[in-house]
Amino acid sequence: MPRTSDKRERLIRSADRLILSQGFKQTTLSDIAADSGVPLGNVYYYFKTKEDICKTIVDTRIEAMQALLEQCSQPDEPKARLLRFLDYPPTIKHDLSQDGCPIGTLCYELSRHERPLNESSQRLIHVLLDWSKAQFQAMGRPDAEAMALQFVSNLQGMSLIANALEDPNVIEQMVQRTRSWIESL
Amino acid sequence: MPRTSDKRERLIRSADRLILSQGFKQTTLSDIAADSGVPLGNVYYYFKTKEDICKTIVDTRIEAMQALLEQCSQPDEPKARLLRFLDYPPTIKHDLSQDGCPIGTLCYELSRHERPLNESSQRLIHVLLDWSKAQFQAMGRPDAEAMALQFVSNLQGMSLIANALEDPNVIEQMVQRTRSWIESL
DNA sequence: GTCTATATGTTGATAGAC
DNA sequence: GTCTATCAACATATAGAC
Repeated sequence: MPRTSDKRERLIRSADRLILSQGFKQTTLSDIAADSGVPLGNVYYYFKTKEDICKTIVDTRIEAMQALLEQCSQPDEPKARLLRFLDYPPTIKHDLSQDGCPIGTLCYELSRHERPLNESSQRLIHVLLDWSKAQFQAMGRPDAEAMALQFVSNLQGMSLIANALEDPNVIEQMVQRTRSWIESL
Repeated sequence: MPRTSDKRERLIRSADRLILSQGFKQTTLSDIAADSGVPLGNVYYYFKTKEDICKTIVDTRIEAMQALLEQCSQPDEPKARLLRFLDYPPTIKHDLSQDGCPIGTLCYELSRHERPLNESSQRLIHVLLDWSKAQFQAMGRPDAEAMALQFVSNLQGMSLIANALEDPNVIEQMVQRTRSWIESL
C-alpha cells in the first residue's frame, strides 16, 4: 500500500509551486498541506522540518535546470548550445514575468537566511555559471569566466525586471539582444 | 521635548539595514525595536502597521536612489552621466556582495507579497529604468528603451550573482564590461 | 510621547489514536 | 503509514499606566 502513495511527490510539487509564487518564508506548511491534499500532521512523516522541504526544492530545481542544460548540450558546437538555451525563456515568459526565475528568486531569498540555507544560493547560481563558462571555453575564449558572468547576468536581470514590471515582453526583448550578442561572437 | 526625538529616524535606519540583510518578512518588529533601542510598544506610535514601515523603507530607498542619480546628472553629456553612475557600484561592492542591491532585493521580495506591497516593485525598478532611458534618449538612440533594459539588467544581474557567490569581484568585472559597452556607443 | 504588560493570531512541530 | 488534536514559540498589534 505505502509503495503506491504519491503523497511525497504531491507535497514537493505543491511546495515548489507555492515557494515560487510566494517565497519560502511566506509559504506555510499549512499552505503546502492544503494545496497538496495531505493532512498537516502527515507532512512530518515525509519531511523532518520545513527547512528539509526547502533543501528538497533546491535540489529539485537544480536537477531540473541540469536536465534542461543537458538537453541543450547535444553533440553540437558551443555557440549553438547557448543559442538553443535562449529558446527556453520565451516559452515560459508568462511564468517568468509573474513569478520570476525559479533559480534567481530562491537565490536571492535564501542568501538572506541563516546557514545552512544560505549556502544553497551558491549552488543554485553555479549551475548556470558553470555550464555557460564551459560553452565559452569550448569556443576558445580566454575570457570565458567574464562571458559566462555576462550571460547569466542577462538571464537573471531580465527575469527580475520582467517580474517587477509583470511584463513578458521584457523577456522577449532581452533574449533577442542576448541572442544577437552570442551570434556576433 | 518631542520635537527633538530622533526615534522615528532611528527606527527607519534600523529597519532599512535589517530588511537589507534579512529581508522584510524575516525581519520582526522586535528586531527593529531592539536594534534601534526603541521599546516594542512604542514602535506603533510612529508606524501604524509593519506594512507601513515597509512602505516607508521603499520610499526611503527610492529617494536615496533618485538623489544618487541626480548627483550623476550634472550638466554634462548623457554618456558621461551613465559612466559616472557606474563609478558607484564598485565603491559599495562589499555591501552589494553581502546583501544584494537595496532596490533589487526589495523588488524581488515584494513582488511575491499581496497588494498593495507588491505594487512597490514596479516603482522601485522604474527609478533606474526611467533615468537610464532618459540618458540613452539624450544620446539620440531610437532603441533607448531596450538599451535601458540592458543597462539595468546588468546592474541587477551583477548584484544577484555577486550576492549569491559572496564575491565583490563580480561587481568589478561586470561594471568594467558595462563601462566598455557604454564607452563604445 | 513613552513604555510595560498583554491580547490575539499564526506557525512549526509533536503526541498519540487508529 | 495516516490523521486529529494540540502544544509551545513567536509575531503583530493593542491597552492603559505614567
